[in-house]
Amino acid sequence: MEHKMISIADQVFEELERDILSGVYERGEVLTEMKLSEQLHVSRTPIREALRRLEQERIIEPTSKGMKVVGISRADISDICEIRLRLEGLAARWAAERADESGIRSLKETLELQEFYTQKQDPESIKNADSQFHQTIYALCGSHSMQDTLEPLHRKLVKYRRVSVSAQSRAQKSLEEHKAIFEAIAAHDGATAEKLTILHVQNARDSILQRAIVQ
Amino acid sequence: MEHKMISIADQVFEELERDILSGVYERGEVLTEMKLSEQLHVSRTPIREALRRLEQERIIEPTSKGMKVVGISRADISDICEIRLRLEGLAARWAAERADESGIRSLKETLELQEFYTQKQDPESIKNADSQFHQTIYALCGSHSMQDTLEPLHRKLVKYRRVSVSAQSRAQKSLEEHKAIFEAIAAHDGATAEKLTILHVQNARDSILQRAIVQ
DNA sequence: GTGAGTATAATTGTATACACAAATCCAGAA
DNA sequence: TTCTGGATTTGTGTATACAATTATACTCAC
Repeated sequence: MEHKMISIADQVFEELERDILSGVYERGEVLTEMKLSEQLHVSRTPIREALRRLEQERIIEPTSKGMKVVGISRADISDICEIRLRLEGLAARWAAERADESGIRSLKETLELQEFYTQKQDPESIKNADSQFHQTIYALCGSHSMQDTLEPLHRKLVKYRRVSVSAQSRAQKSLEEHKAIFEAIAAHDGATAEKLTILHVQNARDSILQRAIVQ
Repeated sequence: MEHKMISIADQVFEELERDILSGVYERGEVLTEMKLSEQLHVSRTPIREALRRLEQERIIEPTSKGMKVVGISRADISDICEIRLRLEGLAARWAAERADESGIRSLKETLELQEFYTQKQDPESIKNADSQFHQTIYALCGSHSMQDTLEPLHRKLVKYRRVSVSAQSRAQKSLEEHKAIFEAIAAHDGATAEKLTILHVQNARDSILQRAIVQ
C-alpha cells in the first residue's frame, strides 16, 4: 500500500535487467525461479514478478524449462537504431518546446557530469552519463508514451554503447553533439534540436554497428 | 513448466486490459487486488501478475490505495499518433521487404475479413479487423523491437478507433487505404508501402482526433 | 471544538505449501 | 539393441497464510 517503497521484487528486476543487458548472464542461459530464489535469498514470489516484467520487455523468453535469456542480434541492434532514429528527434523537439527552466537545468547537470567523466576518460561513467542525458530528454519531452517507448529500446543498447564510448574520439564527439542539442533545447528551438538529435543518433548508430561484436 | 498453456493470469491480464481500454472501467477508478480477486473468483496471485503487467504498460498506476486506472488525454492521443506516424511507415516498409508468401497470404486474409465486415457495416467487427491488419504488419515486419513498440501504442487507441470507424465513410476509406498498402507489400515495394502507410496513419489520426471526446 | 495520539481496518509484500504438467530416466521386454 | 511404460525429477501455476505498512476513525485531553 506504500507506493514509494522499493520492494524486493523491484530490486530483483533491476538487478536482473542490469545483469542480463550488461552480459553477466549469457544469451541462451536459462534462469529458473527456484535457482534464482536460492541465489538471491528471497522467495519465488518477487522472483516471479521480476521475471514476468523481463519477459514483457522480451529480455527473457519462456522455454519448456525456465526462462531463457534472449540474445540480441546485429540485425536487432540495427532495427533498434533505425527506430530511435525516427523517434529521438521528435522527443528532442518536444523537449525543446515543452521543457521548463527546471527541466533545462537538470539536463545541463547531466551534461556537466558527462563532461567531467569524459575528461577523466572513465568509459563506464561516460556511458552512464551519456545514457542519462538521453533519458532526461525522454523525461522532459512531456509524453509518457514517448518515454515508455524509447526507454526500453535505449536500455537494450547499453552493452554496445559502453563499447562505443570507450573510444575516446567517439566519447568526445558525443559530448559535443550533446552540448549542441542542449543549446537548442535550452533555446526552445525545436527544429534545430530535432535535426541535431537525428544526426547524433546516426553517428551513435554508425559507431555502435562498427564496433559491435555480436554472438 | 508448460509454456503454451493459457494461464489464469494471462486471461485476467487480457480481460482487464480490454475492459480498461474499452472503457468498462472508468479513468480514475481504483482497482484493488482483493476486490478483483473476489469478482473474478481467482486468488490474488494471478491478479497481482496481471496488475503488474498493466502497470508496466502504464494502463494503471499505483496509488496509496490500490491501482488507479490511468486516463488518456487528447494530448496523449495526439502524441501516440505522432509516434505511430514515424514508425508505422517503417514497419510497412520492412514488411514489404521481409515478408514471405505465407505472411502475405495471412495479411490478405485479414484484409478480406475487413472487407466483409465493412460491407456488413458492423463497427465493432470492422474495428477488430482493422486492428488485426495493422498488427499483422507488425508481426510481418521481422522486428520484435518494432512489434513490441507499436503494439501497446496501437492497443491504447482501440476505444477511439472504434468511434472513428463507426462512420461508414471512414470505414470505407480505411479499407481502400489498407488495400493499397497490401498491394505494395505483396509486390515487395517498400517505398510505396511506407508512403501509403504514412498517409493512412495521418488520415486515421485526423479522423480520431476529430471525433475523440476525451474526459 | 480541535488537535494529538492511538487503535483498527484495509491493503499490499512476501513466504510457503501444494497441485499439476512436462521432461527425464530407467528397467524390462521384444 | 531398441522401444515402451511408468516412476522420478524438475519447474511452474495457484492458493493461502502471515508480515508490514498506512489510511482512517475514534477517543481523550485541553
